[in-house]
Amino acid sequence: MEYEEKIPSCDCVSEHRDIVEKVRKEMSDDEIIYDMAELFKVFGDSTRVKILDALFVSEMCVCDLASVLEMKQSAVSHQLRILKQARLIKFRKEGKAVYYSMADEHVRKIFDQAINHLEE
Amino acid sequence: MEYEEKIPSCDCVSEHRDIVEKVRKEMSDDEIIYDMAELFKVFGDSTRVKILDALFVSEMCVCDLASVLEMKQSAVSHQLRILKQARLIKFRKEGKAVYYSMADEHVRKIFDQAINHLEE
DNA sequence: CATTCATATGAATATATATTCATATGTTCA
DNA sequence: TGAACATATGAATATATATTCATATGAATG
Repeated sequence: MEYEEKIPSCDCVSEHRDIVEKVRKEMSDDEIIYDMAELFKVFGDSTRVKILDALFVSEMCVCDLASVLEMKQSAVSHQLRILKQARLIKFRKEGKAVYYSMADEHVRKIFDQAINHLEE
Repeated sequence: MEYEEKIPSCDCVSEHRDIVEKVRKEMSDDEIIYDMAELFKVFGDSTRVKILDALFVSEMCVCDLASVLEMKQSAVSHQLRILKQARLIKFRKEGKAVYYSMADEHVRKIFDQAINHLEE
């Protein structure tokens, strides 16, 4: 015999069962939501936004990026690793130097939409 | 008499002065970069992404959202406040209940671009 | 092949923040 | 007006993460 399932986390009485069911069905999969949040987390740091913004202008080596951002080389390198893992930037090696640049046009588009929202 | 300014944070010798200067000039203002990072920080949490994703389907009261997300009412409420402050959601009051919904179409567009990147 | 230079990385620290609990606020209705 | 309900919020805790320091890796060069 089945009990009417009581969702433990909502103590409200006037829950709208139909709406809740509909939304549960139509929502994106948890994995997509998780991946999106992870991607936005990468954008959610001003150092990384600044790096991307700088790379829009020109490819650069780590040293130059550190100079532009006025930050320690190691701090920049740590952040570059995160951007690289998110496939937002790419790199090429030339002797001792490593030159980083934007991976594709998606970031530009995402940034533009963000600016649209901020300017509104 | 001016000294050649030594940027303290970059200890590299082979800095490319011209590139660094160019990038410094063409980069976005710090304030814009900061604001963008703050906005993305709001998107950078799976609970908040899930709330927005749910509100794409339908407006809902806090109670229903808590039910959909299987989270405590207070946790949802705290996150709603952050989304509200970022002007990503709006609300209307109806008796005791508060119904939340999407503020505009920007979020949809930003999410779509993010998905584009993830699917690539 | 030893040195120098550019970058990467591990550990430690400091800071930010998501959730929970307890409770406050505000609304409805008897 | 008092009881019940829906939401908001402050404080505390736990967790995540950005930066720094120290050092490792790896390439060029004399």
